[in-house]
Amino acid sequence: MYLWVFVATRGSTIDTMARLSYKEQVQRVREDAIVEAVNRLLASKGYDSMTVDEVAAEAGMAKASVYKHFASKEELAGAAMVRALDRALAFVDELRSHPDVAALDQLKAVARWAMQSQLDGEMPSLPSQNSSLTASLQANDEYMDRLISLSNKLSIWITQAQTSAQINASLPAEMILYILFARACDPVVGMLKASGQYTNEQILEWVTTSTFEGLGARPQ
Amino acid sequence: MYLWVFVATRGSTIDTMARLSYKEQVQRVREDAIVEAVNRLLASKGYDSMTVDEVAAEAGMAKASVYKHFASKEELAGAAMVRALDRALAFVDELRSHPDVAALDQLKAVARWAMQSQLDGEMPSLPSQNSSLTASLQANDEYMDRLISLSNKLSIWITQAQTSAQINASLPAEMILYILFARACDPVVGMLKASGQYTNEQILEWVTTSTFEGLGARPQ
DNA sequence: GTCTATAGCCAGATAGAC
DNA sequence: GTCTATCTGGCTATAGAC
Repeated sequence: MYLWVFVATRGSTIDTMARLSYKEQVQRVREDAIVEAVNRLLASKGYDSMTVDEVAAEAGMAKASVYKHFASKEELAGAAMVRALDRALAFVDELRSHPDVAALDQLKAVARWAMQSQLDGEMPSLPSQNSSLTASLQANDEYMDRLISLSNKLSIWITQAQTSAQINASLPAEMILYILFARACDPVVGMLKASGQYTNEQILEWVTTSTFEGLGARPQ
Repeated sequence: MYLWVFVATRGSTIDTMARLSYKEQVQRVREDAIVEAVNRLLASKGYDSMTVDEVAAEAGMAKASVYKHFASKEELAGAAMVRALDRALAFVDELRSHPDVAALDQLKAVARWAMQSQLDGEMPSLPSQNSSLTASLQANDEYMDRLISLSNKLSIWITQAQTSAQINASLPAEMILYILFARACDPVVGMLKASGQYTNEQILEWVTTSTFEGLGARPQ
């Protein structure tokens, strides 16, 4: 938007550019609408139940238009995951700008943020058992680069927390990472929310506690 | 099989019974084959990716024969879950015959058993987001009775463990129950197994530890 | 690029002979 | 009850007009 206004203040040769930029802007807005529709649908009903017809309806366009932007349903899922990973990376980078915070607390903040996203219906989750989809994602460089980048950044904190005895060092660091990813789409959050008895804040607090402190009572 | 041999030793009136019983036995064997095929397929590829054609092939019969025993794909899933719940109830009842064991240790044993089942490819899991399937299960009395029975039995231990300060009493008992069910199909188990670096025993130990003791290092 | 209309396919479910 | 063969509906993906 800002870019479009800037370019549009120029002359006639530039009119072509402005028109192009305008079209590009429209394209981008429509792609955003698609990806956000996919994100919501993945969060609410899951990949298999989501249809491209629903995506088109939710994004306010015809199905064929969706396919002009994305070649397949799997690419739609990939685009939504890329955007979700970007949100996660932005949050992590914000945390990294506060290097004084203990590594364990950074990890807790990430877990909390992920579960908050899930409560807000903004955390897409994909079936880990769909092999075709998994293969498509693993061939998606935009997706893999972000996934590896996020994993690396989290692994730094995990290693720090383990060497400083904030996190159980007898657990493999790889497993800590898996658990953090798994808790981001933990069905327990949804079940507690569905029960309707608890506030979001209670749910966040309890799930974070059970993840980092466990179910067992801690010795005083 | 044993019953068939017993009945078959009788006379001619009984021959009819024997023939009926034989047929009934055959029916039961075939239904068993179906349900176990569904169980394996649910554990390996999930409900949405599982096709009734695969079920029939795995059970060694034609698809139409599967539909003579079960009216729909959803009923197939229900039958597999009923059988899984029966296995869980049998294990829990065995544990209950040792009332001297602390409630917390009983719960740990159940969690460990569930994850062992998952490692063995015997723990079916269903998509919690498929509303049609959820509705079908909630209308399935055989399923609901067992689910409630299992929940009740686990809840007794949960309450005991909380009142005796073995489990964090500030967490809702309902949530402890949800976490136990969720860990039974925790994707972390499958990810660790897929990495190929760890033994089943290590995986069981680590996941149990992280569930009950948490990720954080415990004060010595 | 956007739309309407449709092709193509696959999977759940059934018909009908045996 | 079991089978082969088929129906049916819905979903991914595309053709073709504008």
